Amino acid sequence: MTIRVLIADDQQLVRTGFQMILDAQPDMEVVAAVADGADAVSEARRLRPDVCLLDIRMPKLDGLEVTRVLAGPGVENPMRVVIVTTFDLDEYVYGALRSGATGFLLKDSGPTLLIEAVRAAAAGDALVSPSITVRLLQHLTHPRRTAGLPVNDPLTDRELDVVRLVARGRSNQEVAAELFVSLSTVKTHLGSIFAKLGVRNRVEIAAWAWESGVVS
Amino acid sequence: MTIRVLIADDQQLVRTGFQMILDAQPDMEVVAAVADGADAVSEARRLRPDVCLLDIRMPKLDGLEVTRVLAGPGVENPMRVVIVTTFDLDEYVYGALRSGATGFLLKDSGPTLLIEAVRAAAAGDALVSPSITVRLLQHLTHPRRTAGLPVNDPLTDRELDVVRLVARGRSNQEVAAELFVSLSTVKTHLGSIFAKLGVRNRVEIAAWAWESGVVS
DNA sequence: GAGCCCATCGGCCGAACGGCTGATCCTAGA
DNA sequence: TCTAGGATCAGCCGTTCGGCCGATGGGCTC
Repeated sequence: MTIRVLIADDQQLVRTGFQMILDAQPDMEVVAAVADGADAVSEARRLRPDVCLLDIRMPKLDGLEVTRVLAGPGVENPMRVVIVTTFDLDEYVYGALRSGATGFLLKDSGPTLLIEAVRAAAAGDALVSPSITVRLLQHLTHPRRTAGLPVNDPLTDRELDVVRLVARGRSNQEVAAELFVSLSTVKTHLGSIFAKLGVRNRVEIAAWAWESGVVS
Repeated sequence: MTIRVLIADDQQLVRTGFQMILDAQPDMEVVAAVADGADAVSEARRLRPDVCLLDIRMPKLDGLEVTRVLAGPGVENPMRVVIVTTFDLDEYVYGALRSGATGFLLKDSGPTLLIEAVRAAAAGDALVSPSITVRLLQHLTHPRRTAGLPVNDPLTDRELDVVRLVARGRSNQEVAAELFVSLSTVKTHLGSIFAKLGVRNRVEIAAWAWESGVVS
């Protein structure tokens, strides 16, 4: 059973490099190699590869956005996604994992790691670059605030006030008037809420509020 | 039992005019007269008048926004609000009623009508300018699309696709990628959804989706 | 064939949103 | 007393949102 792989990277050389490495494996076949996020989505839809190898930096849609579309929460039949990037910034890592990625590789990893990551993803396992794994483990043993990761930190009463109003569709200006504070304050609270819930926008706050019963 | 009234209008002359008319009534008392929406909210909170007389055009927060804060859906102990305006544009009327107003008056109405509108509002009834009432009745007998009024018009399948994704917090760009269409198309669908559901922003779409069970 | 609805797309533009930095005030606790 | 966290606020800035205009093509109905 060959593993069918889609490659998405805006750099031609990287694409062909990956393709050659993977095609050299007897159990792998690259079924598509595209240069931007939009193509990645459409080709992945069309071909339904076993594993998608996505670069983070891409035109139109970046790798994380593509991941959310293909494997994010709420997607049916989510696909296996491995994120490959030059940078190991924490935000990328946590963002990728939250978006639904099953693997995270640095481009300075050896070809062996790339192959193993694809194989792991195809099997439903996850392979993350060792240098990154270290930090993930640190995070587990010494949990601390990290960009993009939902923090198990309860919302304050005031933040809940903001959540309730936002979930009802109020604008920041209206929330400010309703809570009797300035626009700046509302935005500050919103920033804290984003960080604590690990969400990206006010609609996700609303969804969380409805799901958790904060509003009904 | 005197009816305590708050007046909010950015024009000094209008404020004092209204105040004199109402104060001349034995059963009425103007407890505040403010010049902008923010003051209207804070004074209404502080004094809890029986009726708020709000102009639509006001600095900081307009009359409809103030209405939503004081009497909108989801507000506890909603206050009685009468909207007063120079213009009888349909959008204003429907917007005011949707925002929670219990009355709608034109500034060219006679003082008698103003007094009766306040009295009606205090009693929980609604008085709308006769010239506007005509159109409201027309709308009941010959329902047709009108700006700002929720239309009992089912969403199309495609629009529901957009709703489901938006309710999960996806951006327009992500919805476009996920549905395999352009950003423009998503925005067009969103416009239709806004009109059909009678909502103002994507968070209200999300709230509707959760309430109606379109997502869960 | 004419009319209508739906889905699709593009461009323009102002308003709203969200990120970021940095600041003050107050209270509770070490 | 010093510290930490919460609530408040201000400004800057780039992105997204939403409104508004118009346009095309397909399918259905009268």
